[in-house]
Amino acid sequence: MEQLDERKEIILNAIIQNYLETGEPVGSRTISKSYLNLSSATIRNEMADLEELGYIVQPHTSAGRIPTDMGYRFYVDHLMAEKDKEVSQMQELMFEKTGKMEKLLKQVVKVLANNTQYASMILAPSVISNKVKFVQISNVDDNHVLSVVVMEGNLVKNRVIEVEKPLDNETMLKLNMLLNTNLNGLTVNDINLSLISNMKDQAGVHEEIVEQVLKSVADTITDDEDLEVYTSGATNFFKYPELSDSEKAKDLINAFEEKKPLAEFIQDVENESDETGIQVYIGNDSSIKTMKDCSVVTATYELGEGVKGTIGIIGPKRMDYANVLDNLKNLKSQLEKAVNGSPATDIVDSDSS
Amino acid sequence: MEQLDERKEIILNAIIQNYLETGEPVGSRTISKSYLNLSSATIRNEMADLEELGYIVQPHTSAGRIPTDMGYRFYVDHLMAEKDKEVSQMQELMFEKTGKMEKLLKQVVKVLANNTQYASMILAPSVISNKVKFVQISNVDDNHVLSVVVMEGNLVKNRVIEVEKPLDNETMLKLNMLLNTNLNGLTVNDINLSLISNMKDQAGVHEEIVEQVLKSVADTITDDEDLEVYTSGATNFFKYPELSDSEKAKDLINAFEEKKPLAEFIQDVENESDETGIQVYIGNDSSIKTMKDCSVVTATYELGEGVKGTIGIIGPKRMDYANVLDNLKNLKSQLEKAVNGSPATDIVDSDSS
DNA sequence: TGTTAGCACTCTAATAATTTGAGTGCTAAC
DNA sequence: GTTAGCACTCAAATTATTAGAGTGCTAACA
Repeated sequence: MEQLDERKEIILNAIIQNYLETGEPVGSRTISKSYLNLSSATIRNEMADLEELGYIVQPHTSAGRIPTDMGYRFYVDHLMAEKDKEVSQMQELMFEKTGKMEKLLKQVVKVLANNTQYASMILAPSVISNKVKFVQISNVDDNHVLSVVVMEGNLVKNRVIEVEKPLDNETMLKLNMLLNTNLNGLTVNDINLSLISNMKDQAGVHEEIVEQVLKSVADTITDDEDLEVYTSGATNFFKYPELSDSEKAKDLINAFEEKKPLAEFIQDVENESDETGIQVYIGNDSSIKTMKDCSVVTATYELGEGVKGTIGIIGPKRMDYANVLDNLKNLKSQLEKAVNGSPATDIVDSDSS
Repeated sequence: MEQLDERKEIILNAIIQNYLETGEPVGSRTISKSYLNLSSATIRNEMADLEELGYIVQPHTSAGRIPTDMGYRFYVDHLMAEKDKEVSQMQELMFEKTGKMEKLLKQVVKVLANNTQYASMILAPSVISNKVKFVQISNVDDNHVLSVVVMEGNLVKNRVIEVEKPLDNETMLKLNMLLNTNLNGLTVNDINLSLISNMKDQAGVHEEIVEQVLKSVADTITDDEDLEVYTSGATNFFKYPELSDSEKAKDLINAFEEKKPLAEFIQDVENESDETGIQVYIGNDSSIKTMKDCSVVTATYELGEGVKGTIGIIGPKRMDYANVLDNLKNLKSQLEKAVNGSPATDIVDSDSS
């Protein structure tokens, strides 16, 4: 596939660059004028070759050329100039320190959407491989027990359990001890029915209610309903003519609203990623049909060993890849820093005396 | 405004009904044929009158008539036939019993969007007037304290507080006692700095850390970030030609994604509501500019004394008002029942032995 | 052998011209 | 008060026309 001589590469690059900017099919004359001192006829010959090789196509006979998926791929892999590191690092934004992961993720995805002007999404760190750090149940009132679970990375999950009567103090203490000793360090996968019945036996309290509560705690941990995909800038699809006709925009925004399919697709991504953790899907590379006219770029972030999430954008194939990659790298590292790296600081602001 | 004789009312009703169904301006002939045995010429005369009175207009000289906002208003207030109660109650759906309010609301709003085919939203019960029911702090690890607050209606809020060192057991116990006795039954508005410093004094522990934790707990309670608007069916805007051109759809979906302006508008609604709790805003009735071509219908639900939220839909002015009102009433009551009324049942399902 | 000027040809997109038909308002008769 | 009839209007759909960007190919040139 690497049978392109230098001139063809230059021309291909010129075509793609130009198309990225204008969105119009680019003709031989444009290239001839602005990039090289070759006549348009010569360029035409080269273009014919590039078309035969599959890097570009004509939307119709008497039009200029636009890149194929393969053309984009070659551009991303070989031609694209990465942005200057120094410039990009400059933009160091401090995310508001917050006790809630959710809030942080929402901030990050908003920044991403703003910076890139593409629809952006972020998948919260998966709990599959995440470990239980702390469990606690308490009586809230006569009919409700609250169960709270803190996972590695300080993800908090909670659930209110409806019960017939409150647990007495002694049982409560026992159960809390039990829960912490048994569940600490386990992952979602480690928690199953036998473990629960095991704990029940250990508890030594033979009430129906104990089993119910234990089950609910297990449920609380395994429940991944609230570990979601956060999105921002869905309406950015309208910015790009190739995606903004009603039908396409509708499908895309819908996929963005549904989030389920998105989440699944992105989850797959996490596995495929290479050392940089960055993936570029062009057109049909991504498995979702509605996204055949889109490119998807994702970056996997890691908040601790095995605690991975994904951040990414969806936009037209005609995308400013360099800028997107730059932003993703940047946010990925800042996100990781915000959670892992930063020194402890006050959370409440200290403007009041 | 009530100077319409019966025949005019019938004709106006016919025009609006027809327009709701077809979306096309309706001409005199259509009315003459299907609704009354009057000639089209007679209908034309009446229409001219109705136009002069402001209930209908012609989009252009040689077109049929469409209702004005005033026409719709008259229809909603006086003409519209409410749906049969029996039929509507039939559709009694059980919402999955869940410990999480958030989940319940998401389910409800999804059902609403599905039933009506309009963009739907639900505003979580406001905490302003909601009371603290239970507070608890605990050491999660050496550097983190978890604060959990349960409000009336079992809304759970939590926050992880970063600290220099864990609180010793004794202090922890003391603080928990203190928090519960001091905060129980208070609303967000009741919680202020003097209360906090008061508590700090009572604690008798003169460490920096105590104040920090107390402040954070207060923050946890007052934080309304996660009491949000949930939406569903934003892409339904595309179903209605009058809203589906790029510009409008974009603005509307954007408003739906932003949620902030929505939330504010809806919050205002809560106050205006009459005994039924239902409000219909037609066109410019709603204060948001982007919604001038829309109607907004909202219902206020109440989960306990003073704990109010709002559920509503946004759609074209040409809307099936009867169906929407019916659905809102229905869901409002079911939502209230799901939280308040229903007898305690197992949360964990009992299919396993 | 690679490059280039030139020309006929193609096809889209924009503009203009034409047609169609639904609907009105008005008048005059019932 | 109601209605038939007719001239008139205007949006929307259809068709024709034009303009222009771009191509492929050929033949000449260095």
